[in-house]
Amino acid sequence: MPEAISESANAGQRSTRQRRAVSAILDDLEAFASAQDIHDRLTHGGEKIGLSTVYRNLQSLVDAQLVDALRSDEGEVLYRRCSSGHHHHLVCRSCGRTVEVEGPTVEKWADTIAADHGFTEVAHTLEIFGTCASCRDA
Amino acid sequence: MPEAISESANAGQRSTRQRRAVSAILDDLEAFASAQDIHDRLTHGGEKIGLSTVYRNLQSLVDAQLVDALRSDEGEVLYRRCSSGHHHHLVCRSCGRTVEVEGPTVEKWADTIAADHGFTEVAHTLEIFGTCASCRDA
DNA sequence: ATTCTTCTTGAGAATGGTTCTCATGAACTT
DNA sequence: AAGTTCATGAGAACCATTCTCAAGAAGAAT
Repeated sequence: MPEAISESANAGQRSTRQRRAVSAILDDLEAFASAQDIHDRLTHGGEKIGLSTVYRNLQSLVDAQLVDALRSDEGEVLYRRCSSGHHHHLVCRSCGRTVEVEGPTVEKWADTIAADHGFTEVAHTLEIFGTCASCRDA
Repeated sequence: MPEAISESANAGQRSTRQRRAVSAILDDLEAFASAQDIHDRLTHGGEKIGLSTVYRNLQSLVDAQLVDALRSDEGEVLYRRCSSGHHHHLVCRSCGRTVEVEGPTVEKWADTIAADHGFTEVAHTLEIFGTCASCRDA
């Protein structure tokens, strides 16, 4: 009998060495990193893993909302494990170090503005970029 | 004698047919459009212009702050002529129609948050996406 | 007008991040 | 242990964007 369809985010997913490796390295990173960064770190750490696999696993973690993704100014997608719930990021332009921030006022403001103009299904993106204290001093 | 260096944003720029065409079509667009969209519209409108030229002219308009650029979810850069000054956008996901909005409270909030965490040279991106009234009814 | 200089153009190649293909390998089931 | 199905990876394909460089056009000087 086929396995019942699970409600969990891992439905139908297998636990592979590569998937564990991607997940593990995300735990070690406190900064946003690109897929290629992550692939480099893994291979330099002795892990055998293809670039496609890194992309696929990152994407599935994003789909499961276990990882946040954002786009750098240059258009690269950056990944980082984040706390659940809606939040924004304060990201260091130089080292990628990230602070999660919340802005209930901003959320309300965005929703109100959108409603005022007759927009529905509203979403917003908000990221703050700057240079963190240690990068400035360096 | 060489022309004195001008203070204007057009310093050293020549007025070409192609540059005028790109600028003109931006006046007609009230929605954000990609470089390729704009190129298509121009060529279908009978204008002879290369894609590289469209990219170059859009970029120079952005540098001169005469045009706003933002990145779509898919990573494409979208362009639109905007009012000067700092503002954000409420963009219809479906038709691209855009409303410029201001949020002084948000600006302050972002700067304060960043300063609290020791970040300098702070910038932020904020865009609101939704479905506009006419697209919802359609 | 003609010449001269310098900026601009455009066709195609190159780039670079990301996704796709598909044959092979590995997980889980029975 | 065998079978089924999902996952992997090497490389090709994709696609927006940028680069190259020879030919063309704008504006200045004459």
